[in-house]
Amino acid sequence: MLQIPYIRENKALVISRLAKRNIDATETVNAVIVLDEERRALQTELDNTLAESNAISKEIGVLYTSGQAEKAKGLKAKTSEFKETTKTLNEALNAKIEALNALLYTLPNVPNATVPAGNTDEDNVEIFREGAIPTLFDGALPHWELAKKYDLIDFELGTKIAGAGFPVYKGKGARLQRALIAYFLDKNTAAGYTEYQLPHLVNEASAFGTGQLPDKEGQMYHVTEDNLYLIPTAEVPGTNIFRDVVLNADELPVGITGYTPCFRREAGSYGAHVRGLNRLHQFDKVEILRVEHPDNSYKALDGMVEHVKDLLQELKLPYRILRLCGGDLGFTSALTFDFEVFSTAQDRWLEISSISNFETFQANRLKLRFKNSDGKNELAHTLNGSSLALPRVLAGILENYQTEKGIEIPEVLIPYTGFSIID
RNA sequence: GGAGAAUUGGCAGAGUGGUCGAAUGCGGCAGUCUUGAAAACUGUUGAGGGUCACACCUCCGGGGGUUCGAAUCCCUCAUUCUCCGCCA
Repeated sequence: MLQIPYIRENKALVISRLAKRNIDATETVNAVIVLDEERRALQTELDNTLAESNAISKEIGVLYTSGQAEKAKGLKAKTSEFKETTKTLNEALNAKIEALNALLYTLPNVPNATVPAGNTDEDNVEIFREGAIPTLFDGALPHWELAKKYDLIDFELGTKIAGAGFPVYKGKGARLQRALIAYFLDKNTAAGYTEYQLPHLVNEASAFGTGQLPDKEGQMYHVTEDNLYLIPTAEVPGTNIFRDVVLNADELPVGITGYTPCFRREAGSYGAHVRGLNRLHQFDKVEILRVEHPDNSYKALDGMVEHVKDLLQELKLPYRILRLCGGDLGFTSALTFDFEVFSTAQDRWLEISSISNFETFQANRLKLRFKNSDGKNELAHTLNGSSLALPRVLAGILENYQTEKGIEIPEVLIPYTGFSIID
């Protein structure tokens, strides 16, 4: 969530930048500023009342200990009016804070200056492309057909056990999944990220901390009995490691990586684009996550992009990088690069990674701070990205590496799979 | 799941209704001493709100209550520990 002093001091900038998301925030921003002024006025009034009442209470205490009970009783009578005033002011203040927060929760992060204007994913700007798109032989298949032909994934079985969108990986299909997870984790740890195994369910405070609540609860599976949420991404438990944490400056930067399954309800998604591995309720993902000094966060973002490029280069998959436009930018992000791998048989690009700088937007909610050079607590920047999301990488491998003899395995994965072809 | 105990500042640990944001120790920071370091000694050292800056206000696991006044009393929730039960 945005910081009020920042909104106050950069009002015009906030409004013009939010316009990149195609929202007119003028009214909300103005209302936030007014509500905040009113909040401070109420706070001051309450504080002054409390100060007066505290002073009298102290006096009463002194009178009692010095044996002047009668005088004390007289003062007691005087304090009753304070109680009423305090109560009223307190309620007014809380109502004001609630109204203020309700508005703040509706404001998304301020896009970075380099975010292009635009409405939909069609306005995203391609900034990099690499890897030749293979020309497939006659009779080449989409990945869901390949998965069936080589008995790698059983979608129907998953439907029987759980429901649509819960695939069952079998044999070499399962092994390939495990290989990818191990390969990604090895690459990430080699790049300096510390490996974590995180809870797959989180509490309300965590879901709030990374911004899934209060708005996007419909996208998460909710275990009502225990009021826990299944994670939609490792970002949630991973970033909440740092909730209410003050880091020393020399502890920055922090880089962590973790593999988790991800659960998404994806309510309302149907049709051809959800075929096969394209969109699932449960999928595997390896995530990288950083906590950075504000001065370094954009450099770190570039570093993460380079790191993911390296993975795709090694896997020899055709991919491109997009700079997301304002309209396609996530609620909490200031700048996002998407990676897409080309699905040859489907003739379309599939998103496999999304790397974002959230600046202080998450840190503000999380109260994630560091001691700056003045010895003051300052909000840190958080970043994260997938490295990588498994299903669409798998789809890309199956489709792009298919030959008439079978599916070849990318060379870097062979040490992990133990086989070099699926036939 | 049942019974009991606990939750205080970076850590340890006092504090059972009044001047307690909180003793003391450790740690951190600054200084004295020293060629330098250590030791010793002296001072300092939580967070948030608010203010030009002060003042002032809030916070002793979370929430609510009693009282003129709560770290201290009551209710409730959470967490941790011990014992019992169950169990990968």
